[in-house]
Amino acid sequence: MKVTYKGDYALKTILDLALHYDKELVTTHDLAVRIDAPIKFLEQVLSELKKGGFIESRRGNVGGYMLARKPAKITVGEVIRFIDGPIEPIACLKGEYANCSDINKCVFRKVWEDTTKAISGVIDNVNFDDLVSKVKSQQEEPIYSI
Amino acid sequence: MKVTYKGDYALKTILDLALHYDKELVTTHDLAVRIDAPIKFLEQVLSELKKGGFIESRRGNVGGYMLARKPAKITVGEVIRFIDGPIEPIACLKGEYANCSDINKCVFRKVWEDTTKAISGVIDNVNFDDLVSKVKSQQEEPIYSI
DNA sequence: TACTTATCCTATCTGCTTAGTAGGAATTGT
DNA sequence: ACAATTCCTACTAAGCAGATAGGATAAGTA
Ligand code: FES
Ligand code: FES
Repeated sequence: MKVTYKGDYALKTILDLALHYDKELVTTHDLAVRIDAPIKFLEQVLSELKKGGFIESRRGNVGGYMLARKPAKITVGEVIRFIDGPIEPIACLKGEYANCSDINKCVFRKVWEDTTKAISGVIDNVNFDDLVSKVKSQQEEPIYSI
Repeated sequence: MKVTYKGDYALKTILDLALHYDKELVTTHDLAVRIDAPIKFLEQVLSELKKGGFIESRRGNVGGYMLARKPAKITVGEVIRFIDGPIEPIACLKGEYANCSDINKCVFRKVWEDTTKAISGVIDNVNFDDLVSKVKSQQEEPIYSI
């Protein structure tokens, strides 16, 4: 599993849209500023997220993006898999491995299967409602630094 | 985390040497045949494993390789980290990430930290004595196929 | 000493992926 | 008409994965 910049931008995008859920549309420009991403690169990420059914858009003068589903219905795992591909740590488990001739004989296979489950156990159990709550509770926190 | 062919060859190398532990030296040629790796590529892997203190070698006519430690004292995690680098799923946690300006504010950070721990929980708890036992028990199994 | 069989060392290469850039077409409100 | 926006396609620079190539060095043996 590798989370690329693209994946990171996608997650931050969904989170930003989740924070604006049921309020206003978010433009690529504003998003790019807030999540600190190159706008032209972000455009491509947004295009993919739309194809993936995560977000919806409105074109034209007062256009922008919004979530296609409730934040609670989108998990980190879903987004990462869609943008960065399978979470399996080795090509073998994705069925693209020449060396895995006899699946039943390789004693490492179970290790990678367990690893995959362990990763899934984390990222498939965090949704964007959880994250929105976390952001909001962070904002309420008092500031102790001077 | 990504396990490359190099990492896979390294693991299979250690396992093969573990199976020959305290018996005979293993040559690159024999190893390459058994684990199905290009010999010249495997040479480089062996060189790295030696530098990493996993294996020892003897040069010359009757040379070859052997484990530098007991199989039980080598874990899958150790080998993978040495050959394929840090297991963290995102550059951010490796300290090579421009976008992680305020570490305390990014709500995704905990997700990646938890993911790292989950992976570690698997690969750092499998050693090569476990794997040797598994190979041997597999060999003892009756064959049900015709 | 010559020969063989090994490890050891360094350079090079090809294809793929990542992260980004570039330029403009299409859409919509004012 | 104009401005602001999404949408679409192509291109590029850098790095990495997975080798390949060619030999130098070491050690046992006839
Ligand atoms: S080669 Fe496929 S699991 Fe090991
Ligand atoms: S940007 Fe560093 S953890 Fe999110």
